[in-house]
Order: sequence, then C-alpha cells, then structure tokens
Amino acid sequence: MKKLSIADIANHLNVSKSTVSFVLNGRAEEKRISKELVSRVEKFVKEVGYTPSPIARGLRTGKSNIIGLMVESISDPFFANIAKLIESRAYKKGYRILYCSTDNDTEKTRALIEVFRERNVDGYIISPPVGVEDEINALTKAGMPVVLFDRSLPNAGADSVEINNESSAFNATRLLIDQGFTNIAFITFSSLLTQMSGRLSGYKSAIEQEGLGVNVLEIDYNPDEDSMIQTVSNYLSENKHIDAVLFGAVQAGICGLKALTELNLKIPEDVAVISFDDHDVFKLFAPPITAISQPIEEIAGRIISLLLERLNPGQSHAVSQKIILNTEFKLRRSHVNKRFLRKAE
Amino acid sequence: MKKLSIADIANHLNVSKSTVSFVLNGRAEEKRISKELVSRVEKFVKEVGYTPSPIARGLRTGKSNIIGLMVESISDPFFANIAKLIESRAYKKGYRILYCSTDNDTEKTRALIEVFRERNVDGYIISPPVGVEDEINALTKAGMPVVLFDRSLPNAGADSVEINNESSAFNATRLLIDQGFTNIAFITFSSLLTQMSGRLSGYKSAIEQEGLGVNVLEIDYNPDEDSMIQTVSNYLSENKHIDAVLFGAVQAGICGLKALTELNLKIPEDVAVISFDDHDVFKLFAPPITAISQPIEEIAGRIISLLLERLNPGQSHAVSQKIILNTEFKLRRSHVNKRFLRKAE
DNA sequence: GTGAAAGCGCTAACAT
DNA sequence: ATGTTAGCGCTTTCAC
Repeated sequence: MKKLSIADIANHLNVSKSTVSFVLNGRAEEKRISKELVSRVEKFVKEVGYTPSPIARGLRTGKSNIIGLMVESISDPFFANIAKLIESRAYKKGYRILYCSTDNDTEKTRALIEVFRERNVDGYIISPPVGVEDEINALTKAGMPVVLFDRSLPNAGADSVEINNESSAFNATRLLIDQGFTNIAFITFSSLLTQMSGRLSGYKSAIEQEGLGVNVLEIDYNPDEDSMIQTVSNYLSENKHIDAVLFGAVQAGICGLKALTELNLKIPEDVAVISFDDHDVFKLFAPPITAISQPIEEIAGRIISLLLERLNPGQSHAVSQKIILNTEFKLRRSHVNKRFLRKAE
Repeated sequence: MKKLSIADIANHLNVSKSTVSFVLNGRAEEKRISKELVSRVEKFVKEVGYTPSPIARGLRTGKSNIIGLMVESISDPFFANIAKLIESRAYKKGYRILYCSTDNDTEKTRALIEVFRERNVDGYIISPPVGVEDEINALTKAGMPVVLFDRSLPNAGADSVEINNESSAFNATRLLIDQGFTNIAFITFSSLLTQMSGRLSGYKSAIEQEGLGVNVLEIDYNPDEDSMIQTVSNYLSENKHIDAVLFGAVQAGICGLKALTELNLKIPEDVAVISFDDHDVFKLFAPPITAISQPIEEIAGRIISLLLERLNPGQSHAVSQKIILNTEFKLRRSHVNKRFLRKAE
C-alpha cells in the first residue's frame, strides 16, 4: 500500500495538483475555486486519508512545524517538567518537538543549533550555556523566533523567561538571618550563568548588609554524584562554624542532604537548610526542607506564549521581551532556629 | 549570506553535482573518481563549511537520521533518565531524537506514530500503551526498526527490553514474608500493561504460596497528586491490619510515603515498605526505603543497540528479540521487621 | 476559476 | 571516470 501523493489525488479527480494544493491550504476562496470542487476534493482527501508530506512541504517552504528544544539536561527534574509542559502546549498547536541536552557544553550547543537550523526548525527554546550569544544573535537577526529560559545571555537580543534569582536568594538569606543564624553558607554549582551569579549576589548582599561572613562553596558538576557529596561533606567538616546553608540548585541541595545525613548532622539543630527549587525529596525529608519554588507551569506557559507570538507573524515586536517571574517560598521546618522550634510546632 | 547548495559547490569546482554527491557520500572509490578530484572537492567543502540539506536528502532517500522516541511521560524520572542516555548514545551515531509523551493514551499514540511515519523517522523507541499492536506490527512489517521497552505488547512482533517484573515482585514479597509480615499489600497504578500485570502476579504468587491474604489497591493515575495520596491514605486507614506494603511504581511509592507521613505511621514499625524503582527520595527518606532498582543504563544501552542493529542492514534477524533484564534490590531499612531491628543496626 | 511548469536540494540510474 | 537528468512531493507564479 503505497502512500498517496498530491498527484494521485489530482489525477483521480481530474484536476491539477495546484488546485488540490490550494484547497488543502485554505486558499480556495482566495483563488475563487468553486464550492463544489472544494468539497469534492475535501471529501476524497478525507476518504483516502491523504496527508501531505511534511518533508516535501518543508523542502519547498522552509517551514517544518518543529520546535527545537535545548535544555541543559533532560534528566534534571526541573527541565523534564518544563519539557513536558512545553511539549503538550506545542503539540496542541501542531508543533512537534525536536529536543536535545546541551550538558552546558558550549561547543555541543553550537553544533546543535546548526543541526536545528539545517532541519529548518521554526523556533528555538534554549536554556543556553555561556558563550553562544553570537549564534543566538545570528538566529534572531535572521528572524528566527528564539526564547531563552532559566538563564539569559547579557548580550543576546532574544526573548527570555527567568525568575528573580537575586531577590529570591536575598530573601532566603534574610530568612536565615532573621532566624538568628550568623554563619550562613551558600553552596552551589560553579557556573558563569546568570541565574547562578544572580543567586550568589543576592546571597552576598544579604550577608554583607548584615556585616556577616561570606561562605561560598562552588561545586564542579560531576556526573559521579558521590564525588560531589564528598566535596560538600569535606567542606562542612572543615567549616564547623557554619550553622545554616542555602543551596543554589536542586541537585546541590540533594547532594547536601546526602552529605548532612552521612555526617549525622541534624537539620535544623546543627545546620539549618534552604534550597532553591522544590522537589519530592524536600517535601518528604525529615524534617521537610524549606524551598524556593519556581513556578514551573507559568515558566512553561510564558515560554510557549512568547514563541507562538513570534511564530505567528502578527504584530511581532522587534524588541525582545525579558520576563522575570517570582518564586515562592515553601516554608517548612528546615530553616527554623532551634530556639524557636517549640513555638513553631 | 545565503546557504550554499550542492550546485554552488559543483559550479565552483566545474564538476557536476553527482560527482560532488558521490564524494560526499563516500562513493568516490566505487565510482572511480580521481584521488585528486576527491581531495579538491573535500577541501572546498570544508573551506566553505558546506553541509548537505538533510531535508532535501530526506525527501530523496526517505531517510531522516531521526529516531522517534515515545515515552509515557518525559517528566517521569525513570523515562527522563532513559531518554537522556538514549539521546547521548544516538547523538554519537549521528541520529537526532524527535520525542513525545504518550500519556498512555492509545489514540494519541496512534496519531503520534502517524506523525513520525510522515516525517520518515528511521526508527522507533516506544513505551507503548495498550492497544497499539496493529500500528506496531504495520511498522515492523514495513521493515521499520521498532524497539519497545518498559512493557511489551503480547501480540506485537517487535524487539523489546524489559525487566523481570514478575520475579522481582515475587522476590520482594518473599523478602517481606521472610521478615515475618503477614498482611502485605500491593499498591500500584491501575493498568493493563504487561509490566504492571507481571508485578501483580509476582506479588500474588508469593502471597498465595504462603497462604496469606491478597490486598491490592489500584490507584487511577491522576495528575492531581493530592487526590492519589488521599486514595492511599484512605486505604491504609481502612485496612489497619496491613503491616507491609509493596509499591508497584516509583510514583506510587512516593504517594505512599506522603500518605504514610500524613497518617503519622512509622516505617517499618507500623508499616514496612518496599518500592519498585529507585529514587533520591528513597535514599534520603528516614528510614531509607528498600527499593527494586532497574538497571537504567543497561536498559538504555540495550534499546539503542537493538535499534542500531536493525538500522544497519547487516544481518538483521527476521525474528524479534525480547530482552529481559534483572533488577537489583537496594536493601535498606524500610523492609526490616522491628523484631530484627536491633540486630540489623 | 483552473492548470502548467518551475524549482526547493539532493541522489542515483543512465549516458557518455 | 564524469556528466546529464529525472525525479522525491510539494507550493506558487504566471498564463489561460
């Protein structure tokens, strides 16, 4: 059973390919094709279940109905959830997703953008690594819709969706300060990305405003989790004065909890804890961990809205939009000073 | 800066398109094109950074270098991890991933297979919902490489990679029986899929072999997690004789832990727990939860190997291969009977 | 109102 | 050994 082509349809109906094409693309009226012919074509097409080849169409039009989604790592629960939401919204609009993980590797990302470009993807959703602003700018300059998220590239002129990293970290640090902690550490992955530097500087300004000491541990990301746990564990052992920790990312927080468990340190009695991002682990840990929760649904919603806006050549703004969303504290038990513990129950 | 086409290359070099094409496709020798010409072409191609359009090539050859990956839900950590591993292996072989979540929806999956077919994906990796065996068989009959995983379709003639669900559940149940528990429940998502029925029957045979009572709760999957937690919570409240639970899936296990926490039931003193799949939550819970861990890396590795085998038309076996992998117990504290608790420390 | 034909960029059978 | 050419299936300009 060979797949039908538009020529088969045209032959069968004794009309030309172009007529069929016009009908299929909703240009029948514009071309003043008779109602009668239109319905005859539509009926037959439905009857034999013909659908135009997106590949041939893509070759001709340069459009693909595919959106390229590049995340740091699809196995990260944050990105996996975003991906799921984006996919289902995009699917409803007739777009498919071609996706890949960048591993925050600049070269890999460049190659990936090229791959997507060759495939004529219609739009890009990217959580970019550092150093790809030139490629991004080339894309937007060529009129391609691009939405950045989770972090931004200072010199890239693309739409972006981020959270208020700096004030979130500032407020979280304040929360710990207000609980009376004075030796507060910030533990995170080393990274030049804007979301990380924002979190770091939010932490720092809260600390410095209070005249306290800055304690920062930057972990190099390592696929071998045990080695990262060891790093945190060592740091904590060597800095016994630390009485509270703000973790800058969910993976850092999880490593931290594993390190604290290993060291037999009690939360919050020995060390108070707040972590960026929310996760089942934080909800179920004993005690439950106070978290800075990102509005995942809204992030995904904004991303896809921005992209669709650019995809539909209506009133597309030349200027790029930067959207900053607010986080939400999930206040639980892990940040409460033991002096207040009784009261808090 | 217009993108170059093969014609531009040919003109520049004063040769024909086919010559360039042959060189590019490694058929120079076969076509006895002079070494000199070959290197002249290669040099120029590299110089101007020309890469053939995969779309045009796809239209002509019917190949796309794209693998379609359909998982139940990309936001599920199990599938997200598998996806990550598959993607990186596929990427190295020059394949891109087009992916989507089926939500276990039969109709959606059928439509998705059609979408993939239209796009000429070269191979399919699917964790199938029930009821798509006809579509799968049509694919394999047409010579398309298809690898099923996580569950299989009894009447589908495709390669598959699964774990030994039945014996894993059997052994886990035995483990609880050997600890002296006598009212063991099996809590899982309702599903007609083979992996779930396998787990259920493994549980049942262990229970019945011992003459104990069968206690099964099948939760209807619901995106609203709270309602699922409530279901588990109600069940546990109404069946206070239950002293141990085997959870049939990671999400069920997490819901279960939340319900147990809510009910203030101690693990393992009030209720012992074992869950399918491993997860950070299980490692970090107090006490750590005994889990039946799937060999994620090996699963992904086998999937991609099977697919590549079929993709490279070497000695492709007509007969389909069913691979069954073993799980591994992560023995922790949650399944230990309190009578043995002292000893176990 | 409808159709013929060019062409998107590539591959491969067929000539030479 | 290398070139010519006919498509792959579709869209779209232009002619009737």
